Amino acid sequence: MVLLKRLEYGFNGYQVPPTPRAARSARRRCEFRRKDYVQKMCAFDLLATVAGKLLLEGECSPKSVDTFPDKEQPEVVEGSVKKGEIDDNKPLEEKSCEQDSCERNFLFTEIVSQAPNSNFHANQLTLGQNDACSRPASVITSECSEKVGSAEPMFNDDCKLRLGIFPHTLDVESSVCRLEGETKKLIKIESPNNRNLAIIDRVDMCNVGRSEAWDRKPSALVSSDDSQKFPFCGDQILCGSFPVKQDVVKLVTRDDDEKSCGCTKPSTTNKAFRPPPHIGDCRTRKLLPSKYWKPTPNSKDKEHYDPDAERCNYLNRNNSYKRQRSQRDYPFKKRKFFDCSSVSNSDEGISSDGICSVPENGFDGGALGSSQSLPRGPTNPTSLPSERASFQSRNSHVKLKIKSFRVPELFIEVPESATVGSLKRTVMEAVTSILGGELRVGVLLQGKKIRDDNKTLLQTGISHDNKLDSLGFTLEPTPTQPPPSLCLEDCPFQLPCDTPQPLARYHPTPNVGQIAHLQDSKALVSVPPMKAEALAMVPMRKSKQSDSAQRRIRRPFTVSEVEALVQAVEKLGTGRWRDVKLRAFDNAKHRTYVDLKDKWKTLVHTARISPQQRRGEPVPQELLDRVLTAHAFWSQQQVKQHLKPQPETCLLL
DNA sequence: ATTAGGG
DNA sequence: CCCTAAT
Repeated sequence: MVLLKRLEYGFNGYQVPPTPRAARSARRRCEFRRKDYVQKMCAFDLLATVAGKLLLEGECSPKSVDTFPDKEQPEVVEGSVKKGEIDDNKPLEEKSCEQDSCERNFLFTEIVSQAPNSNFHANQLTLGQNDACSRPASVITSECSEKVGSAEPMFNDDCKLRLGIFPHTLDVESSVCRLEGETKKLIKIESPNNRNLAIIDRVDMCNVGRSEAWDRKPSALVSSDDSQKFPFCGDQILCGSFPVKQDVVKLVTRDDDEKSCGCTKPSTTNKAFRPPPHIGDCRTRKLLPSKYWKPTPNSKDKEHYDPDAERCNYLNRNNSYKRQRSQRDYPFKKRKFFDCSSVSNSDEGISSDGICSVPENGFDGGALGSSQSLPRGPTNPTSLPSERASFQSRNSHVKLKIKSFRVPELFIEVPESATVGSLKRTVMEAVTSILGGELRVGVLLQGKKIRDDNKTLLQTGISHDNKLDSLGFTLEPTPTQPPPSLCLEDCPFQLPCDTPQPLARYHPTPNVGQIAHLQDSKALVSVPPMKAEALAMVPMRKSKQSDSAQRRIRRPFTVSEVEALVQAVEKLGTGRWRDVKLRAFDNAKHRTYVDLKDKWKTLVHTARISPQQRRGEPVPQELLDRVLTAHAFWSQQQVKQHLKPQPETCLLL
């Protein structure tokens, strides 16, 4: 029997933290230039950029066009998210607590993700408090991505959210929030730059049953507060992609980090999208861009973690560790096994499924520039073609929001004898082959592709007084790719862990034409989040040969991680990082032994400097003392070993 | 694959 | 965190 699965795989279930400040340092910028990072934005980046950016700017709420008769509507469990909140076709005002949020100066973001076929449950998490230094954080997760074998566990096992017990500061970057019940707890979310704390005031979340995971699509974002919605539903946009249902993840955050500047700094990019400011409300509403989202598998938390698989991944790959790490942690690094993969006929790509326009309100100067309400860092791309085009008009501005993009229909064909793991990898490869290649943006107006890039929007018919409900964007594979090679059988391969591995293949729908080879699945077991930096690099260059890696997201060590590290080093010494890793961080995929070594280095440094000079989340002095003690001890041991290795040998003899 | 160390 | 040389 052939397993035929359709995959609707959105892009914005991927989370990326705000750009670390360090990344904006001169050194980092220099590095970016040097390494041509611009070239390396891949499809995920672009997807996130397009949707995340536009969403971030938008304040309107695109209605869902994802209601399809061929799929059941998700069943909402009683006591969970209200139906109205899940019904994406309802006006947002009805389904959100926007008014409350407004009164409390909360930012409100609603995240909509694809729902499985049926039986998905929703839990609601209400969080009450704020804190003076909060900022919006990307949040929450759903348990889907891992189900297609795609995601590495982007979470710290210690940070599990459940039943109101929330012992730790939650590192959003590295946490999975498993909502196992209702809770009303304050969640602090450690922002990636480790300086600002985010408070999630409310989270609504849908859990997806395992059986539905295959059909699950990661979250997309929609904004929450706009009364003017012009859902785009052009046929051209939808063809090649399948309807999907949606579940809803809601997040309410407050952004105190921005509040002081929200009404004082000159508004630039985002202003055009912002609603007129409320009197007395200095905070700006803002949407969490999809780049803040990442796959958040839950299958590797303490209850489901499979150490064998992990160990297999970690130890048994034939590739060098460096490459392994690159491919696992650096999602968009060029992967050589895609070299012969994925071509598509040029006109069908990933379609936007939620575009709305906002008529000009006249409250904005319309200048494009840095956006203060964006997360700090080079995360405010302003060169997105569609967006840029939207703002070229001097007097009238066309405001667009692209809610999400869909991946074209994908068919997976796997022998019955295939392992689940290989199936996951196959799906992941298929997805990656589509999203991992370079893409370009296409513009569709009333179903017709606009190919003349030099036309103005006005000339094209995209004007602010149009409803623009016939405007769509597509993400198309660049036509520079080699012709599709269908001979999957010609490239047999061995999967690293599951042996023997049956050959797997997949092919997209004919009108999409995305084919990918299965040459090497090693790097496909995970799709790390996109980097925020990538969002600043919207333009992609033609070069497909960029070989440098995307920098990993910054994931500061939590105190508990430091504790574990210190304890392990105390026991094992400073020269056995692999053992330290296996001992204390075996479950933390994102912590390599190099990371641990580096962290130890910085810990030693931190312990030696004055507390005033330290940055980031404070490490308890007790830990730092232990660091110094252990470091001194093991350094001494090393010296001893180095000075008199012979006597010991003699003794042994 | 690991370790060590500079950046 | 990245990058690399040296194991």
